[in-house]
Formats: sequence, C-alpha cells, structure tokens
Amino acid sequence: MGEKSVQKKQYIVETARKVFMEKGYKNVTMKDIVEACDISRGGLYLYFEGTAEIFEAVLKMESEEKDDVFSENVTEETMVTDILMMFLKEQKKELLRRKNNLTTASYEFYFENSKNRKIRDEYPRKRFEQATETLAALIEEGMQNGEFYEVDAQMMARNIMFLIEGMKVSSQTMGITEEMVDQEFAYIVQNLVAEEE
Amino acid sequence: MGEKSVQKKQYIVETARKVFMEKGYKNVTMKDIVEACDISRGGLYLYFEGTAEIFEAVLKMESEEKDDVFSENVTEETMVTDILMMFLKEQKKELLRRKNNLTTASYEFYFENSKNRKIRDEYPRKRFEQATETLAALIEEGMQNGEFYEVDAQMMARNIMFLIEGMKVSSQTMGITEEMVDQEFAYIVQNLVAEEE
Amino acid sequence: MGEKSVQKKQYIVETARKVFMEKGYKNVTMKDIVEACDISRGGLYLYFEGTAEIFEAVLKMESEEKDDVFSENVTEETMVTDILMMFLKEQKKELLRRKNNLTTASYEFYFENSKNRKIRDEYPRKRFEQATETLAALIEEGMQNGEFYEVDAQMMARNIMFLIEGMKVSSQTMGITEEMVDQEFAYIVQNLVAEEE
Amino acid sequence: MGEKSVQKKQYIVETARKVFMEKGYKNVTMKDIVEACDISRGGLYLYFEGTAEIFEAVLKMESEEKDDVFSENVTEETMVTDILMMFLKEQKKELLRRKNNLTTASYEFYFENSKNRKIRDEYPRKRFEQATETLAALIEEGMQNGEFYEVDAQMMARNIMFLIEGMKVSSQTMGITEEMVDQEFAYIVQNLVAEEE
DNA sequence: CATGAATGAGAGTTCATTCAT
DNA sequence: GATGAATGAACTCTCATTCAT
Repeated sequence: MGEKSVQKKQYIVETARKVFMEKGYKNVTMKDIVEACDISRGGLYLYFEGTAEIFEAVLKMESEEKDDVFSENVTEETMVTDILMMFLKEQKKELLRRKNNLTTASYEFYFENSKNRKIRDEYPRKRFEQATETLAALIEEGMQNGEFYEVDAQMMARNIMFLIEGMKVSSQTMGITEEMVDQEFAYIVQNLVAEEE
Repeated sequence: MGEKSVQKKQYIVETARKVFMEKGYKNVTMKDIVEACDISRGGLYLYFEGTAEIFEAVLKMESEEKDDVFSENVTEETMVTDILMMFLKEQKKELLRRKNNLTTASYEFYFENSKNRKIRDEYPRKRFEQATETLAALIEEGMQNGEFYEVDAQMMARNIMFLIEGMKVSSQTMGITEEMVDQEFAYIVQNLVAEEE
Repeated sequence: MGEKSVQKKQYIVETARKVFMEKGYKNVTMKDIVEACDISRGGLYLYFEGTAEIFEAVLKMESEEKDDVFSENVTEETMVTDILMMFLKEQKKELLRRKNNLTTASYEFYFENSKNRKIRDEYPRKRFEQATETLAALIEEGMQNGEFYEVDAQMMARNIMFLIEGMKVSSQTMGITEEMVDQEFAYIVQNLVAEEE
Repeated sequence: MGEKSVQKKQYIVETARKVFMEKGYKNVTMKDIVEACDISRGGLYLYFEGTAEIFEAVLKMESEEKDDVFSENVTEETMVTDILMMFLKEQKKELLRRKNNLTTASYEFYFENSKNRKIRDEYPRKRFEQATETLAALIEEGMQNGEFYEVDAQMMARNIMFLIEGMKVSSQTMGITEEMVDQEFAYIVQNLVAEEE
C-alpha cells in the first residue's frame, strides 16, 4: 500500500470515527461510512472488509493518539496529588462530554466481540490494565513521598478504575450529573490523600 | 385480550428473554423470536409491535420478579453485616454468571434509548436509585447499631453501586475473574464494617 | 337469514359506507370495517366475503335510498323549468360536498370491475341511463309546453349527464369551484330554457 | 447518476407505464415492476422510492411526449374548423382506445393524491387548464375569422373539456360506444361552427 | 350465529457485497 | 486503484382468511 493509500485509509478512519460517535457501533452501516467519506462503495472495500474492521482501526487510532495525562505537563517536581487531580479532571471531562464521545460505540463493539479473545485482550482489557498499572504506580509514588495514605496500591487503582467504568457506562444509560462525578472523585481523593497538618 | 392471551404473552416474553440472553438486544429480530416461540410471523405482531416492546416487557418482568435480597431470609435479629454479605454474594453470582445473563442486552437497549426520557427514567435510573436507597438505608442501620463505621451512607451506597456497575460492564467486555470480585467486595466490607474487638 | 341477521347486515353496510366515504374503495380493508363496526373478524365473514361484496351492498343501498328529485315536491302544476333547476341544485350540492361523498370510492370500484359486465351494467351504466331517460322525458315535457327550446331531448340529456360526470370526476381530482359549477349550469339552462318575453 | 443510469431510469419508466396501463395504479406493486423490468428488487429502489414516484415519472413523461395536435400539421392557412376537427378526432381515438390506456391508473393516482396540492396542481389541473386555454384561443380565432358563432370562448372551452372528461371517465366505468362519441362531438361542432351559406 | 386468535402469503425496504468497466 | 450499478438475502409488517371454541 502506497503513501497515498495510507493517507486515504487514515482519512476513512477519522471520518468513520465521527460517524460512530454520532450513531454508536451497531447502527452504522457501510453505506453510512461511504456517504460520510464521500467515496465509492467499492472503494471502501478496498481498505476495509466491514464495519468491524473499521471500528477496530478507530480504536487503534484512539489508543495511539491518547494523550497521556501522566506524562504531559509533568515535571520532576510536580506533586503526585496534582497529577492525580489532573487525571481525575480529565476523566470528569470525558464522563460529561455528551457529544464527541465514542463510549457507547466502544461498549457495543466490545459486547459484540466479548467472545473474541483477541479483541477482548487487545482493547478493553489492555486499556483497563494499562490505566490500572499507571495509576498504581502513581499511588505507590504518592505513598513513598508521604502524600498518600498507606494502601494496597494495586487494589486501590483497580477500585478507582472500576468506579470510573461504572460512572462511564451509567453516563450512557441513565445519565449522570456533574455533582455526582464531583462527589465520587472527592471520595477517592479523601481516601487517598493524607491531609497536611 | 383474554385469559389465554395473557398466558401466551407471558410465554412469548419468557421465551424472548432467553433469546435476548443468547444474542443481546440489537442482534435479535422478530424472526428470531417467532422461531423461538414457534408461532407464526403475524401471530407475534398480535402481541407486540417490535423487539423494543418485547424487550421492555422482559425488563418489566425482570423487575417484578427480582428477588429482594434485603427482604428475604431476613428476620428481626439478622445482623446488618450479614445482610450486606448476602447482598454482595448475590451480586457476585450475577457478575460471574456467563449464561442466563441479560446484562449485555440491557445495556444495548439502554444505549439505544438513552435519549428517551421515559425509558431512561423507568429502567436504568430507577434500578440504580432504588438499589442505592436500599443500600443507604442498610448502611444507616448498620451505623446506628455500631456494626458499621460512621460514613456518609448515601455517598457510600452510591459509590458501591457505581463500583458494581463498573464490574458488571467490565464482565461483559474484558471479562472479570472471581478473584477480582472478591477483592473489590472485600475492600467494600473493610471500609464499612467495624472490626469487633 | 332471520330478522335479526338482516338488521345486522344493514348495520354493517351503513357503517362500511362511512368508511368508504372516508378512505375510498381500494384503501379499505376488512380490518377497517371490522373495527368500524366493532364486530369480530369472523363475524363479518358470515355476512360478506370481502370488501367488494360489501361495497356492492353499499351501492345497492344507495340506489334504493336515492331521493328522486323529479318525483318529490313536484305537483302537477310545477313548472318544468323549476324541476330542472331543482335537479341542477341537487347536483351542485353533491358536486361541492367534500365529505360524505362516495364518489371516489365508486369510481375506484367501477374501475376495478370495468371488465365485469354484471357490475358495469348494474351500477354505473344503469345510473347513467336512468338519469338520462328521466332528464330526456323532462326536456320533452318542457318542449311540449313551450318552456324549452326545440332540441333533440335524448341528445341533450346525455350531453348534460356527461358534463355532470366530467365535473364530478374533476371535483375529485383537480377540484372545482362553486363558480365553475354555476357557470356550467347557467350554460345548460341558457341553451335550454326559452326566454319569456 | 450517469448517462447509463438515465437510460435505465427511462427504461424503467417506459416498462412501468405498460404495467400501469394493464393493472391501473393501486394494483401495481414494486414487485410487479421489478418483474416487468427484469431487474433486481434492490435495483429498482436505486431509481425510485416507490410506485408513487414511478407513476409520477410516467405522468411527467406523458406530458412531455404529448403530441400537440394544435401545432402539428398546421400551417398558416389551415382552417380553424379543421384544427378543431383534428382535435376532436384525436380525443375520440383516445376515448375509444381500450388498451394502451393510462386513464384508469391516472384517475386512481389523482384520487389518492387529491389532498396533495403539488400533485393536484401539477397534473390534473394543469392538464385541464392548458387544454382549456388552447381550446379557448382556437375558438377565439375561429370567431374572429367568422368560422365560429359568437360565444364566450373561455366558457365554451371549459364546457367542452368537462364534456370530454365526463366521456373519458365513463369510458372507464360503464363504457361508451363510438356512436356516443360521434353524437357528442357533432353536438359540439354544431354549437360552434357557423354553417356556410 | 359469533368470536378472535392464529396463520402464512406477500408487500415494502435496506444492506453487505460483488464485479464489469 | 477506484467506481457505482446491480444483486439477492434478510427483515419488518400487514392482511385476508380460517377454525376451534
């Protein structure tokens, strides 16, 4: 595949991403994507075999682009508590974002492929585990420099991740308010950050 | 609709329930249900206008049948801690049940109807809020008789529910192990139940 | 068929008539009539084999009930011109009646059965010929007592009937105004009635 | 839609036209047209959304193809009376044509859409008014050069059109004979054309 | 006579996928 | 590579008609 083809593929993935954000995963047809991309029906099939493959490409792009809040804007001296705060702020933003949100589509895709080990391991699990690891490391660090209480870092990290996952899915089903997010996040911080005296 | 019809409607809902457990919500067609019920195409339409209506009937049935763990097997003298344990055990059972599981279908249905206030309020929100209320009342009681630490009961209840929600959705996407459930639930108990001395 | 059955059949025909006025002929299903009559599906089939038979019964009823403007309110001394005027007035009323109008349904029924000699002869042709005959007789009479010009009565009658037929169908397709009807009828009268001097 | 598609669309319209002539409007299904055209089910939907759209295309084609008897075969010196005769002859041919006749289908279509202003104005009304205008202009001309009696041209034209409309619909319901047409047309001519002396 | 649940044929419509150009 | 017309399978939904009660 030449240079040009790579660009076109990239273009399709980016355009399809918007469609998935709008309509979820299962509601999107090849026709929808063809129309959004303004390319030919046959043309799309030259690059992708179906919506599943396209959505996987979207997920791959997402995970590559993902800004790592833990590495950005962070210098040696940044306090661990501040990094945690930034992480939570970022999560809050995502939780409350109504549009430009790939959450529903992703869940639908994961459900559809829950028996496909490759997909399951590569996307939802990987995402969850990586975040958990990073968070655990952060907590560890916070504990070491006395910012955080002594806890089981791994355990705590996973707990936070499940909590966020629960809020994320709830935001797509029953809806959640900013107040609810704030309360939950305050609870996390309160259980973690040692009060300065 | 006569006596007989009510029975048949009930039969359809029960049969459809199995189909939804097997295939999720969006993958199920009227044809699937017709075949599962072994009735005629037109016959099904006498009772339901489409899969959405059938699924709603399934949800309604579910919520009516739902065994209330808080009220069963509970006498005046049962310790609050034990009731909590029973609740968590029940949740664990549901979280780990691979088959006979309406979770995926429910999420798909909620996603599909997330902009439909009636559905959103009547099912996912109601379910969440009722469970939260009951749990909060339980925590309150545990606090009063000294079994539980002093916490913000409402807050704690919601936190637990989001956690369970997170685990529930994770069980359908990346999968979770019994060990993970045990750890999380242990964490909950540890944060709540005052150790006897 | 007993007394009671005759009444029920009559009731069905009358009710169906309203449905046909509302929806035309081809758009009406057995279901529509069952619902309008509030009887059982099977019950309707005891009396009629299908919509065609019902509509024929409606037509039969119509032709029996039809008030004969030529015989009502007419005494020996009534002027022929006045009878003509009454006839035209009656036609005008029918032409302009938007609702309670069986015209469209009738045409649809006639079209459907245009190759059925029995239907064709019994309804549209009979209706047309009877009206033509009566009109011709009237014109004849008018000519004899000097109220009307000398014309070919048969010819003139048929001409008038075709004209009315044209306006009738036009009223159901492109629509016609009261003014148009008045002009056409004035033209008829002017060609027929000798001016008194 | 490319060159090729335009041809195919044209082909569909022409083929469908025959089907409508055969079966009327309401009796024709997409399947009928698919089979007549010998194309695939889905293929037809690439060009038309339903029978209504196809029939409208047929009507459009008809009105574009319509040979204008007033402009053909007419030189400066042709007598107005002769043009009128040609017009009536043309009408007669149409009235008596049993097959290849779109009349029934058109009426059915107009009935179905009688509340749709766009359709009503664009087809039955336009057709009627245009014909009336042309006829009125012809009569006017005939009056000016002394071929016709002095009459209200507009009035007369409309009268003739309603008469023809009445015969047209009658030909589809009760049926009409050549003799009847001749008599009516003779009557028209007699009322219009001044006898040469 | 009367009921109304049940049937199954058939219409409408949409989509993934192919293939000649 | 790219196009977009074409296909046909699959689904939704509605009705006329039957039949056990």
